[in-house]
Amino acid sequence: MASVTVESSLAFSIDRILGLERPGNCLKLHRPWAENNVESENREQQQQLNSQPTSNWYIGRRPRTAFTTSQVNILETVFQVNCYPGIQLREQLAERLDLDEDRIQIWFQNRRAKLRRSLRETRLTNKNNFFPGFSQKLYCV
Amino acid sequence: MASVTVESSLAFSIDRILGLERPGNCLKLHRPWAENNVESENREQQQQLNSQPTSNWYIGRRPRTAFTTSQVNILETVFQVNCYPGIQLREQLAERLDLDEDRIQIWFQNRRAKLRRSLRETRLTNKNNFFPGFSQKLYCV
DNA sequence: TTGTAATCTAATTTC
DNA sequence: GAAATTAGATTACT
Repeated sequence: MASVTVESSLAFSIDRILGLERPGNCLKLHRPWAENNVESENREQQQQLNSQPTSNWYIGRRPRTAFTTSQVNILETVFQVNCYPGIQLREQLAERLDLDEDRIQIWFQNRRAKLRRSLRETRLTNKNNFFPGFSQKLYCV
Repeated sequence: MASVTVESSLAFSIDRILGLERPGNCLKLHRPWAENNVESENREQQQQLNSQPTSNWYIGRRPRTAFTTSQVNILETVFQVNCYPGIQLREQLAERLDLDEDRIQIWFQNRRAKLRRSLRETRLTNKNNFFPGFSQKLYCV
């Protein structure tokens, strides 16, 4: 889990939100798409509405995980055989690689996206061909 | 992490995949969308292509998490204030509620989807009105 | 800059 | 009804 245990001056700490500390000051609600429903003629606000949460929202991101070469090697090997690993295989991988299971899940999601992207590009530039990397066989003998 | 440590006869155990055990038998590759790129005139196969992984894929799902009432209460309270919690708040919640951080993340994703859905429906049936549940105010005083 | 981890939405499956 | 998964698009960091 790599529990972070943050004691920082979080604007939205649970304690403040649950009222264990009296806020006393305003907490800005994070509902950009909900704001779409009040009549805000304000053009600046409108810009935030239909878009993804702006860069401010991403400050609270999980720190980027730096996979080691050997971890990626294992992941790639597994991916070659099964790019939709179920919970059991993901948990096995997590234990084996000393990673969280959800990091494994995200890795496979991104890896599939990458493969699909490359397949689309290959298809675009090479309409009538097989794509070389995957033409051999779909099923192991 | 609730590490599952499965020793079962997994078709796709890491050991088999990495070749620590000699497979000897076939491992079917899981690449439905990749199959789209080989000429498979087979109609049955075609059906699998553009769709989500078929029911077989869902066997390996993570078991459904049963949130307790008090866990949901806390989550709902936080959601009222911040429906896009960052990593720090999610980790705080995870520790406080004895849940994994990724379960918190998923809960918020589904909760936002539910809210958007209800907003859309309200908008459909009640075109010119504010939706009652959220018309009060967008920002805490 | 590029590649990719992380996040988001929307639709879907499953229980 | 909702937790889990997916595709796809995007953001942001190394």
